[in-house]
Amino acid sequence: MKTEYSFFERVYEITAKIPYGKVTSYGAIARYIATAGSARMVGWALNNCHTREEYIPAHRVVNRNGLLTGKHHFGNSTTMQQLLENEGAVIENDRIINFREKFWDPSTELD
DNA sequence: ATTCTGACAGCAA
DNA sequence: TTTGCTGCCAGAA
Repeated sequence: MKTEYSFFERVYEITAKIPYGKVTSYGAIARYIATAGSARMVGWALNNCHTREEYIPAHRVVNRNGLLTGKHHFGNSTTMQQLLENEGAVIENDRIINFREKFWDPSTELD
């Protein structure tokens, strides 16, 4: 079956559903949309997230290591970290220490 | 149609 | 624990 909505739309939809103070990984999102393995595409989608009219909390999406890989895409490299810390995340060396604690799996939580 | 790229994930050392 | 290499899918040129 063909995807009614673009791959990007799915990513935006899920990303927008991430609860405050929670974070998830690209793979988790990719897995939820039944396209596990295309985690890289998730990043590509978020790259175009700024084209969306709605606000996308992309700062809550990090890689499975909890590393803020996309911080550079927020204009300033510190923006993403600031936002996450503002939500209670403990970041050290661009890496979320309590990532496991803040992790939010859409396929499990959202279902 | 073919080729390149990407904000990754998984596994090995 | 970190670092490095490989495989992956979907979209853009």
